Amino acid sequence: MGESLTGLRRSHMCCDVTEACIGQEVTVMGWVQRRRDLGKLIFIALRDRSGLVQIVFDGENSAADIFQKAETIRSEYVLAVRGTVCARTEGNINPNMKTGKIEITASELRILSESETPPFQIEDNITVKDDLRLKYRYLDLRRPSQLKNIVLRHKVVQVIHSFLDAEGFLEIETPILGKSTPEGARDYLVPSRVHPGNFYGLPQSPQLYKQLLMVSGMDRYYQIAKCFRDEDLRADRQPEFTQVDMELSFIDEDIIMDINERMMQKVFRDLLGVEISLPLPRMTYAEAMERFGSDKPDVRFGMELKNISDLVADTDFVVFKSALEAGGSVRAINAEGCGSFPRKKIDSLVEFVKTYRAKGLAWIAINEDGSLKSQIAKFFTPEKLQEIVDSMNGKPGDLILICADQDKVVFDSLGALRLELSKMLGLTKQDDFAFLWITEFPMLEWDEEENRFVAVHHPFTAPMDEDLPLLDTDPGKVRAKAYDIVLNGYELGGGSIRIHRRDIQQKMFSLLGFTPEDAQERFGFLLDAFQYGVPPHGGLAFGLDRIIMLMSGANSIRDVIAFPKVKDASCPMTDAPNVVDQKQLDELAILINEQLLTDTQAEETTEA
RNA sequence: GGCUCAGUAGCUCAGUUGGUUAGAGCGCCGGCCUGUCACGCCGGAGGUCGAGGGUUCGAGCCCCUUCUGAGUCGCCA
Repeated sequence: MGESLTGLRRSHMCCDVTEACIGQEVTVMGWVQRRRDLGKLIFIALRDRSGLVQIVFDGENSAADIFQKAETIRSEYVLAVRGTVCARTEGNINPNMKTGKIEITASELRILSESETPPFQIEDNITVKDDLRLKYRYLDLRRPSQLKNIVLRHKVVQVIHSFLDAEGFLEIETPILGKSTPEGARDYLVPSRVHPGNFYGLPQSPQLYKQLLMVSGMDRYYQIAKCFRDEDLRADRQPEFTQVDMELSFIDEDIIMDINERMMQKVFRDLLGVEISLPLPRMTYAEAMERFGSDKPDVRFGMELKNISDLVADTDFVVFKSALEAGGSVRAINAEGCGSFPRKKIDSLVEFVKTYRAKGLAWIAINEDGSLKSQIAKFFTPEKLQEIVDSMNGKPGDLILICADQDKVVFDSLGALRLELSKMLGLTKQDDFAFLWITEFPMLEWDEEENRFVAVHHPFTAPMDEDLPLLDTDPGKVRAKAYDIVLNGYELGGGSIRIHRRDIQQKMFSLLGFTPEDAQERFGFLLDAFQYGVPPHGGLAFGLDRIIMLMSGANSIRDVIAFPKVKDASCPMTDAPNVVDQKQLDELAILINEQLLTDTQAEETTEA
């Protein structure tokens, strides 16, 4: 079914039919948003990418066959309409529509395609479950709010292309089929038919290639790069995602940060009309942890952490005492205005921090009359309790929340609690954008499981010059020439100056527990390249999806990706990933180990 | 893998202490209607209450198992 387009050509997008077109004949094409049938008068709201325009079929003045055809129109039918643009009379103007002052009186109607009733209504402000939306993603994308995100994404990318071009960058594509060099996240593997038993790894980032491009003398490289990580999903994490990836030669951190913050400034100015003042604030990793318990702090509100270990150093309260004796700390935040929280609500906060492996929370509520209420009151003198309150600037009506444990647990717990409270209290506004740089990250982190140091960033990140001597004496204290750009509590991007000295690179590998042979096996091509003249270089990668998410106010990066995956990394629309033919497996010399499959997975395999 | 929340009509939801034939709004179908724009009015269809088992005279509701989705912790150099 469906009529031909032959002989008809679109003259206008729906929203481009304006008052200037009154009296003209136009041809528009699109989907039926709504049909309002008044009997002898039918209105159609026709939608295309640009928006809506109203079509009128008049039972008295239209040709009978056109009117009869119009009566059969249903939602989401695809129409081509030729007609005359008419001004609406005074009382019939719709001020809520961009094209509300005009309408098109149809003289020709073609039903190009009919439609089943869609599984959900194609309009904004619906609350349809995510999985249904994603199963019918092509319908979901017809909704103006989703389209808006796709358009915004396109425009952001255009601004970035033109900005980086003007800054002297070359856009260079790097392979998707690469070498698997897992150090951190799991690689997605692609089996090779020509080399049975061998696998390509999909890139977690174009890291090694872009460094090689610096050796090649490309000087400034960038790429809007698809990256892949085989780890569990989150609202802000997809298994495949897009990075604005760049690398520069003969630069230092300041140059990279300057270019990138000017790029963000331009993106926000051009597309949101939001002015970001530069230079962006910088904060060291140590300060971010100390004040916010996070290396990606949301600095739009206060409620900062405070170390009260010294204040309670002489306590007998066993929870605090044991934490301090074990080398941990006692820290607190002041939840201003939460002093009247009912006990149940406070208990829920205590439960909340247990997610982050805190054993609990101590709390002191300050009543409106200034008296204190606390579940730990019996362990402290009233004077000491008051001293704690004073040190947190506690005022009547406030609630002091105290966590004692290893630093990591305390930071994680209070950092997350701070965000949770701001959400509960509505302390932040979505259209308030607080950027900052986090600098001086630690170079290495001790991994208890693997019993070795692992790179916090990656093994090619350069140590800070003043910390070089520590590589031999106290590697855990070495800070890196690494920097993250943070927006409203999200890590938008990160980068570093790379190691271009062979001796330091070797030292780094040995600290990470790689033998020279290991290093050669994994990264030999890079080490070889570095023997032929390598410029000092560094770079940065932005999470494009996250930027668009924050700019659009979306709750998840799924909303800014045309065809995203769901939590288990599958696609509800295409049902990827799927079981493949035995023939395909045979060509790749792949045998499925049934024993390693769980029962349910095994069932799926036999069914297929 | 752990924890939390959710699953009732096409969609979004309500459903009291376990008690008659499971409801509403929107959507859908039919009728009427020449100025609607979330059109209106009248009528109608539509349910394996995610699935399985149990307790009970009786289960949408209670118990067990399981599936699905979301968020989160682990994980994410």
